[in-house]
Amino acid sequence: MAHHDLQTVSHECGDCPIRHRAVCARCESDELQRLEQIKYYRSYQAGQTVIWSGDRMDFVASVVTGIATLTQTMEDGRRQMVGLLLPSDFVGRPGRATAAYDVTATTDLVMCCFRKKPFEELMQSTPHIAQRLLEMTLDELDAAREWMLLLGRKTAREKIASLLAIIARRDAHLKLKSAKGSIVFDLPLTREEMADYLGLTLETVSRQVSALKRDGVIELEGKRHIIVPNFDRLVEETGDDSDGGFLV
Amino acid sequence: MAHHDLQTVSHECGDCPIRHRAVCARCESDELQRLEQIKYYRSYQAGQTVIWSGDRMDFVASVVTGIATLTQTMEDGRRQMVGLLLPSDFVGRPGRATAAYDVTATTDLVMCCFRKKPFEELMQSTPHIAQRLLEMTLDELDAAREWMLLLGRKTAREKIASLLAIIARRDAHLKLKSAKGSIVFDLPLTREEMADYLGLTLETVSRQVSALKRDGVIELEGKRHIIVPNFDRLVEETGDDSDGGFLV
DNA sequence: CGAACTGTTGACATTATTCAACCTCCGTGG
DNA sequence: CCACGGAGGTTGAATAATGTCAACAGTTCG
Repeated sequence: MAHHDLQTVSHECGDCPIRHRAVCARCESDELQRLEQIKYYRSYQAGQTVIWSGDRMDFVASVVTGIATLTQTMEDGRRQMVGLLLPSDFVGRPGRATAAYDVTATTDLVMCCFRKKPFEELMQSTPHIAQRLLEMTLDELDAAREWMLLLGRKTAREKIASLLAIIARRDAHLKLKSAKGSIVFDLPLTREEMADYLGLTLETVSRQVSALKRDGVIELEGKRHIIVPNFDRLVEETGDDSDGGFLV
Repeated sequence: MAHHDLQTVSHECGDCPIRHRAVCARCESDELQRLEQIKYYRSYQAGQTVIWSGDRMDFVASVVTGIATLTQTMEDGRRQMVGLLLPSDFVGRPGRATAAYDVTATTDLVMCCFRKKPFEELMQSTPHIAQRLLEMTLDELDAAREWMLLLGRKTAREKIASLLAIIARRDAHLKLKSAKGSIVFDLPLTREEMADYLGLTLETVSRQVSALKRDGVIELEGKRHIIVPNFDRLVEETGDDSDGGFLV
């Protein structure tokens, strides 16, 4: 399980783990210096709320380590997760005063924050930041639309398989392994969080995970440690055409 | 029903109907001139496909008049609409060679197109375009996330009410009326298209429209002409908290 | 006139939800 | 040290919601 703290995270942008993927990815060294002047780190424990929807938000940030979620809640309590924030993902919206979603740390979380005002000014003068942000936002839009297909049209079983495949792919990517053959990873989400992401109830999630296990698509060690003996088999269960180019 | 053709659409950017909302909204007159040099119009009849997912796409475009849809299709034919393109909305993605979704004209459609290469170059040198595109993409991302809540957590009845409320709001906005009290508008979508948008079957759509009619939330004149005697009542049926700030 | 398209409705099947019981693990306070 | 409670998870039975299949009605367009 990821267990980073401030000590293990360099404060030098130069060797930041998300240097090449985050909103600062395209910055030249002089631009990076200006960012470095306004940045600061914040860390949160697993389970902590980062921001509540509707709250005033005076910063934007990049996830450095850990995982956070974006969720929307209806008056009667129905919840839908609308984003999973992984290292390098961007939080907040330039030009908006309040948060549109609840942001919650699901693992211990470190974020690289920028006060909104200076960041917005920097965006004006530094096209590389705006360019990268546009690129990232377009990617997120694609991911959101992929998720719309899942929510609108996939069966519970396909939804679970899709989520597992996405996490497996991302995990393989982080470990610099290819998403092929046998894969092993830890689920960063509880059954309830999975349900909130997939538009299901936690009971249905539990049942379908059990079903995939019963059918040999996955193996479980404890509740969170997943073994995928054959990744292609898992992908077949997602309903996507084989190559399925999800959110990396 | 909207029935525009090229004759009725000015070719002067200056009095273009989407001048103040489209990707060119922030451009100064000199920037506009450069855009004007590379732009050209295309029109499509209702029902025509603009682009197929996976096709090479050598242009980006703004919807000038009419309505188009963005849909994704699974191998076995399940379809999910992932976007509704209204006048001023942007089509295509700078930096991507092929279309990610099927784009279809649901009404007669006029688009203002830019060849991708020159547009991308212009984006580099014209921060106002990139800025506006970022803003629009962020708005679309919010709309997509709002839609994820609908797809994942709303009942069929709430889905229908939400769709009607969105169309009613947008329509009131176009006609410069306020979305209050009694509203009248035409549905731009067939029952099947509504189903594809809402993640339902067309039968369920038909049944729930009938139910809303039976309960006096809406009245029908023919199949497409909708009368909403009390907009607040409709909004109550959406499950959203009263102000619900959807996609404009 | 007939075919094709759009829409409605009914009967029935399926899927996922709801409600409830129960299990394991873990930390804490008596 | 262990009993207790809570959090996370599983499973079963009943139920509600939506999908499927099918018949049919109204329009439009050759």
